[in-house]
Amino acid sequence: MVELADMRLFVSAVACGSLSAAGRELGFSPAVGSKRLSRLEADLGVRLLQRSSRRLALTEEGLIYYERCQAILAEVADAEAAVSSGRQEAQGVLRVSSPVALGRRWIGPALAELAMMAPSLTVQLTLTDQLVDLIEGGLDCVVRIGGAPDSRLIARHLTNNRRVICAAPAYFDQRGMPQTPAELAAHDCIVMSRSGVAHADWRLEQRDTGVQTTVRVKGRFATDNGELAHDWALAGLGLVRRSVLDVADELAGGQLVEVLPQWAGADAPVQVLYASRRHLPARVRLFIDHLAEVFERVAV
Amino acid sequence: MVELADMRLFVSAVACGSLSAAGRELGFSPAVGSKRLSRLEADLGVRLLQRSSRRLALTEEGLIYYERCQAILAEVADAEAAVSSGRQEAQGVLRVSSPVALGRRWIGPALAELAMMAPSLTVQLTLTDQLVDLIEGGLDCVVRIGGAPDSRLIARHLTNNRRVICAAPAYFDQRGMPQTPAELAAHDCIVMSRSGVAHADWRLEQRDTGVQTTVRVKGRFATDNGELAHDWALAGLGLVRRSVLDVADELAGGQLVEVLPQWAGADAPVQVLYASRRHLPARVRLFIDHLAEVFERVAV
DNA sequence: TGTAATTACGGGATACGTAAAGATG
DNA sequence: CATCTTTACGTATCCCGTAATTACA
Repeated sequence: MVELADMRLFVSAVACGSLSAAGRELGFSPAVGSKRLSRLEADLGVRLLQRSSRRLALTEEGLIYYERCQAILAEVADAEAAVSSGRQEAQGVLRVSSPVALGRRWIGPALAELAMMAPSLTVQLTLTDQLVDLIEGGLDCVVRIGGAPDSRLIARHLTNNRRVICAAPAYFDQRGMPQTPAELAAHDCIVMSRSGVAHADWRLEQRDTGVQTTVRVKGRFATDNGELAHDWALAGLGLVRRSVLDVADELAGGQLVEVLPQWAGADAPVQVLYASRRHLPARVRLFIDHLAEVFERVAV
Repeated sequence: MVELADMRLFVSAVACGSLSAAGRELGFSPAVGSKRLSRLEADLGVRLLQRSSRRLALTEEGLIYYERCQAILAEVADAEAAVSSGRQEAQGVLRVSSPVALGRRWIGPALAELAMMAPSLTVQLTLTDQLVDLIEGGLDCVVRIGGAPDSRLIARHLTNNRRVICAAPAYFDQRGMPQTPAELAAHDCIVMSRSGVAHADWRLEQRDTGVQTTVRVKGRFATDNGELAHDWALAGLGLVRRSVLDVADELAGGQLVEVLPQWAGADAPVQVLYASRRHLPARVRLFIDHLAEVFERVAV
């Protein structure tokens, strides 16, 4: 079977006018050149070079094959360059999947920033709260919240993303602000539930002491949609428990106010999953680094 | 360094949708496919295939490289076909050199016949009585008379081409026909000589007994040109010693008559030299075979 | 005489296959 | 449970380099 190494030697020999010189150029001993060429000729079943100890001359077939080989080797180098260039500069299409809310608020903007930094990069963000398969979806990476560890995939931790309990100032004007976890039971809490259950168990851990407690909360509003709960909370309809990333803007702008800041809600850790640490394209590496930087800035 | 074997495996894996299947197709164990692909990715510095134990998916770079590889492999096969097709049918340019007289009378017609048999064959015959270098001249083969053995080249014996002594009937009418070698000394012998020497030594061997004798001959005509000597003999100016191939037509037609047919002149063996027995193009092989057949027919 | 092509030969890197483990549908 | 990928490991092959030979300028 013809191999590129043989072609390289053949082309080099023609260019150098000598098998020995070709060997020197490619880092081989003279014997190797002779044997490589013999093998190539045997593979092709045709003599390529007439050789005396002083001169090389292309046969007619040799000339034809020489020109072909030059083209082939150039294309091999081209193909290599076309593919390897991605190592330096991010380019191509970066395909990412993330949960809907996280994607709209964080991943989308992060991708936009990345695209600004890498002019030849195209991004495609798929928003879904379903579990997606990275390989099947043809994705470069997947952002998940609190997902189970997945062997075969590399998970990079982005942020703890603790949950916070908060409400609109209008709510506190009406109902006051709870000072202890136990008081939550008496408040209007917006319940996130799937099956229409009207109550929820909120777990809290005291930051200083590590004391944990769970409060069963209820209220007049329940939904399975996080963003609707969010809207209700902004309307002053009750206390809501959301991950800090979901309410970072409102907390910063004062539309929502955190209660019990000494108590931390359970984490909803954010990870980005990707396939392999080896041969990571630049676009993926840059994206992950950028994500880490973004969530570092949030510094919850 | 990227090799074709790796490309073949990669392309096959994409086509089969499985490394193991590709291994089966190419005759490898499953482990080999895995290692080949890993090596290719390492060579390129890019991941080509996302793989789980159940599914393969091309990365963006993988898709690009896959298409390139398909093209490259096709071209490699093309180049091989372009060159190896010469093994079956004679084509291209057959370059031959031969001595002038032999070339005009025998090699030229033989080449013409060969060209009739192989429509896509072009022939180029160089006529010279100089020693020519096969490699330097870019020749496929060289026809020689009585040449010294040349290592590194393959020599195929075509005919013994014994020398014969002959003259025109008009000469015999005047001078009679010699019956023994010794009588030659008293005849007009056309002398082939380089430096103007007016005599020559003709060696003869009796066919039955193997007895050898040498006769010093002389005459009124001397030249260093074989064809001129030929012309003189046809004009009835004397006896000439020529190789049988040179006078075959005239002997057959009666323009010249051999003397002392029981005595054989020294051979001027005709050989065809070519570079290597391995990877002989069809045109060269066919030509050599045809030459052998032509001289077989002459059957001197 | 010096350089080049070729061959023989010995040692070592490499690439294969077998086998086993982990993963997946 | 069958199949696939991957790794470990022992082995055989192949391939390279050294050295010697022959050819050629």
